[in-house]
Amino acid sequence: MKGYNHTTYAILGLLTIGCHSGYAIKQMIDQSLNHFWKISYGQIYPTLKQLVQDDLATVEETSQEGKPHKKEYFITSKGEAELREWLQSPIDAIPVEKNNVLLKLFFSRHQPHDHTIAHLEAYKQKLQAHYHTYETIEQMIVSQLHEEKDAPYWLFTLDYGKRVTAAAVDWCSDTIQKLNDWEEI
Amino acid sequence: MKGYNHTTYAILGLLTIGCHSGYAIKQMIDQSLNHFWKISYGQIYPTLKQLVQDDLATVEETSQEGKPHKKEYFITSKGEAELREWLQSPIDAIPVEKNNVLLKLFFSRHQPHDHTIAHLEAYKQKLQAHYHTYETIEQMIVSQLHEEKDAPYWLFTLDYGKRVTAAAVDWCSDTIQKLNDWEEI
DNA sequence: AAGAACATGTAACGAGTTACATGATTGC
DNA sequence: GCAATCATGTAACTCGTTACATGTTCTT
Repeated sequence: MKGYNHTTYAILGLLTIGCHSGYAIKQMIDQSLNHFWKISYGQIYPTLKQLVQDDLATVEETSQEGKPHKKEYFITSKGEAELREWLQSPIDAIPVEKNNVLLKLFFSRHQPHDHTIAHLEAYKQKLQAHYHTYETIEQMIVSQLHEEKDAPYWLFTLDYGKRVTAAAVDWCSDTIQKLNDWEEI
Repeated sequence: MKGYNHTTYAILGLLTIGCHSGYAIKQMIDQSLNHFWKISYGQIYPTLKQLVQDDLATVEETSQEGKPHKKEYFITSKGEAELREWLQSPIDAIPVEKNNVLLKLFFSRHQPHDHTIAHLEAYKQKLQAHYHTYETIEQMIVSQLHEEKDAPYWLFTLDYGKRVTAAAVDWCSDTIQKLNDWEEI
């Protein structure tokens, strides 16, 4: 009912898929949500605190006899209701993806062609590395986590990452080619 | 030499392509850089002030005899050098594009299929609208601005927008189909 | 006369990152 | 013993948006 930001919902959601500590949440984000979301510890810990305060999660602290300081969080039914409400709420306008490669390209008249081409080559390589990461994660899910109820949804998001990245890679290749042809004239 | 952020360079760059006021910069961004960059007035005006302070731009103020309050900015040679230095500096790591549609999809096990499908349909429509906008701008550039020296670079960035958007649209269609098939089982 | 577009600017707020601080456990 | 990994947390800072304030000019 209150209106949290998307990051808060992301954390709430992660509590439902086996992540029960700030550290586990961070790991999951870095490994699996990496292509469409990221969160730093500076957000995670204060948000978890907030969730407990607002009764959307509970916390169990392990701190007996010199044992390591550890906290386990669990979503409450109020938290689940909040999550479902967010899930069904309409999607926002597509946010602008700030792309500094395109920003530089936009102004690249002020620069020799070979510099521009070098940037595009570098960008292409980074994109290819991303693509490869998606494939690796995909294979891991298919081979090891196919029992997991959430797995089909995870594969959908990976498919998105792969397709969009592949399109960007193709664009790089074609644009590099165009710049090379242009130079020869 | 100082190290400005990308937004500052965007504004500096726009000064070189015929935008000489805060208002003109805002318009250009909303019309042409819209698919990979956006800036609000809350950033533009303070940044222009900073550029003048740092000698990267000059300002000419029109404020005689009840005339409208207007300022014209021009890049200095120091500004041009700074812009070129930024252009040739290596590109950063690809930033994570936060996508709240994918974020919801990731947790959509907690939601009936038809809700998920509805979100994807809505997303697809928004993407198609974007695609159409890119086409319109592209045709405008080809027909009216082909003399413009920067035009080829603008077309490259538009091509990127079109390709990536088309890939996302295809993904939407296919994912909706998969969800429909899944439901029938 | 009215409303849209032109035009500039600031203050408060919210989101998110980075750097720092701390300490336990595990594997080599 | 040492390094990597596990584990939690905060404060300062940067970035960017939103809401507000103000006034002009053009079009109908």
